[in-house]
Amino acid sequence: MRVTLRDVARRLNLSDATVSRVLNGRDDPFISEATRRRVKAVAGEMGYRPNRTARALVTGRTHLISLWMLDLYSPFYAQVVYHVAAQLRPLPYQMLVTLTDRDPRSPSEMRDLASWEVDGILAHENAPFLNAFREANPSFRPPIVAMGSFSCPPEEIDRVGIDLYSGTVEAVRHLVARGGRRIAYLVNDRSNFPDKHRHAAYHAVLGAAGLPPESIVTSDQSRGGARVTVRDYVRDHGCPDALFCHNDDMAIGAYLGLRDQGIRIPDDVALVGCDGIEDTEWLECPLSTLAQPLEQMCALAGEFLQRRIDDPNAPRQQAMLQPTLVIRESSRETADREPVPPVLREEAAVGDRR
Amino acid sequence: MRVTLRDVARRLNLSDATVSRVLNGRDDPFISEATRRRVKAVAGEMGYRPNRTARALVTGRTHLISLWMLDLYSPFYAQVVYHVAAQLRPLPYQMLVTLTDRDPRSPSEMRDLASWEVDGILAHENAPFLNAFREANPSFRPPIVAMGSFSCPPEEIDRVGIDLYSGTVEAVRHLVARGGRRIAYLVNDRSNFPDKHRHAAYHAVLGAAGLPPESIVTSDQSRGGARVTVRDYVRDHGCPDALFCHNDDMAIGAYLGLRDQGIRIPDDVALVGCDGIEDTEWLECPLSTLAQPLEQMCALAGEFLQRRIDDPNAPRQQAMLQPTLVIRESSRETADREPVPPVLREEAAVGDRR
DNA sequence: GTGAAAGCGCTAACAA
DNA sequence: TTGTTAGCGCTTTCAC
Repeated sequence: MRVTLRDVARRLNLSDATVSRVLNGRDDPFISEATRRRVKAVAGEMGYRPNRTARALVTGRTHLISLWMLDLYSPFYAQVVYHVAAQLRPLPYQMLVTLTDRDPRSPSEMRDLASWEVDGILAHENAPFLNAFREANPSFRPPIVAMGSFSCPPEEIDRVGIDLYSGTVEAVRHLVARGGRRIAYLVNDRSNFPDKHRHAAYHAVLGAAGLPPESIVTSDQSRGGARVTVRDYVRDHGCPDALFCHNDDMAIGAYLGLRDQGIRIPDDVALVGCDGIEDTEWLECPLSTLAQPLEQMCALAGEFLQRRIDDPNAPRQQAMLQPTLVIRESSRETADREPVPPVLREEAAVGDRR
Repeated sequence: MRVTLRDVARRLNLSDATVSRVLNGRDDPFISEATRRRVKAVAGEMGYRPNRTARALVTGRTHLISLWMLDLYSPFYAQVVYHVAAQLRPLPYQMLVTLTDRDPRSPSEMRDLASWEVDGILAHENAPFLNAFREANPSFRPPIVAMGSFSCPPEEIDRVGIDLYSGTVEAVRHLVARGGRRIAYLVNDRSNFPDKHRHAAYHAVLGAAGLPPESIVTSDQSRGGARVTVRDYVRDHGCPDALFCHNDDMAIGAYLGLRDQGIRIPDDVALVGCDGIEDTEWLECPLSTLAQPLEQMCALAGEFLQRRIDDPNAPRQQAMLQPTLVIRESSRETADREPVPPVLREEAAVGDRR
């Protein structure tokens, strides 16, 4: 049987309370140095370890933080887990990782999901789930910080957003400025669900530039899927001269599909991805990408959460982070392409949304 | 205030026990249908959610599983988290992810790490930590399943291993058979720490083939680090004609470093990595790799753990999984290379370890 | 400085 | 079929 606080107390002929006070380390000045020392020694010797379940029951604090992830497979999501874990490392919190679904689940499943008493929740890119969840569990109001880029964050929730709209405007403008006339957008079926901003920004810039939009639609977000889709598409429809991809996995897939068709990057087509995963850097022709500041996002979300835990009534915390357009070989100016007419550059100036 | 079981009971003029019985769902036949219905209705209406902390305190079961990871940054480790999460998805367990260190920490830190009452632990590739931990906390004996490839798994612990020794033998033999005369091994400084098998297997095969071993040592496991190391190495020492890399991240780094020097793969040098991360597939010249069966490993480890939780006295569970040598472009036979003399093929036959 | 007592929210014998 | 009772291991007033 595991040794309890009471065992330690009895062995020392002390009360539970005294032992508890010592072990809780709060520098309670009403404990004699001698007692403190004795308790610590004996507790250590007996191999006492506090039972956090019991402690949590009485204090109402579990020191558990839940990370709600939409997905875990892509390196992009894995990076989020990594950064959150690193962020929590020195703090007295353990990290619970939960895979929420893209689609809200049934109320009972959601209830289970929330059943663990956590001190706070970090929710990445799952606004729809979050909304459904809160609706189904109105009494469930632990501290939540939403993070990432998504469309409809619940009202009144702390949030660290990433402004993919402006970033996409910059990325697509870059493609326009580079001289693209046929600038396509590679999306998967449902990518307008978690995040419409990229979609909206792409259309806004093209519209302003007087260029016709062109979407290439894949059925999933996988690299392999994008590869096949793009390969077939360019075979059947010819090749655009620039391609903005909804995310980096799809961009890598597109890259492969294009090469499968013998199309040169960036000579025949410029490629820009989104998210900033490391893999884009290691291709033969490194991929330009709209990089999300994940580390900063996680750090800030951690701070927000901590503050919210400490003071549930603090004012709503909000931040919007800017992604960085990283221009690499895949969308560099090429010598044999004629420069963009200046007027087109002007037209591409799109006002910021809202 | 959150609504408790007692609130529900009082509202119905029932005892706590009755409500508890209904809500625990165990199809306790000694509850009238009417009561059951009333309780469920009122509980739902009042928004009752069980307090798992309290439940855990009395039952001794938290329904928490801890995943102890050595690292989280590399896609390889991220895949493990993904597969464990997917595995646990339909089960009534939540997943706690903890970053253990490559090096055992201080006893007090380790104590904190273990302080949460979890029903079981899945420990990936951190045998040294595990050993130190158990030594420091002899009273701490929750169900643990160790998984992955590492050197000195604690005695008496359930384990799902991956036999990287045999796999490496196969990989290096493949390079020998391909006609390599100067077959190098790319390692980082400490890679002999978590796992010596690759090292041992490499030397065994080279020895048996009468070929001189050659190590290229990097200071870390990063792609960038390996890139620079390999680039400088081949510039200063000329290029081996085959390279076995300790893992895929380093293989990708090597790939880039070699190309930086204008060295052709596989014409000038064959490359084989280890782990089987997806990225190896997407390079210009796809990388051969010794792929670990991660999904199978996680599934089996999950089963082992479940069984151990159900019966702490069950006999020790052990499994050793074989990796798969995936041969891709980076180590394919090349036409312009003379075939291996048959005798060399024979010599390369190395007996399995042990 | 230290102890007694109450109780966190729940489950599980045992009664009735 | 339902209720009573006794905790799980700990923290925290309030006494002394």
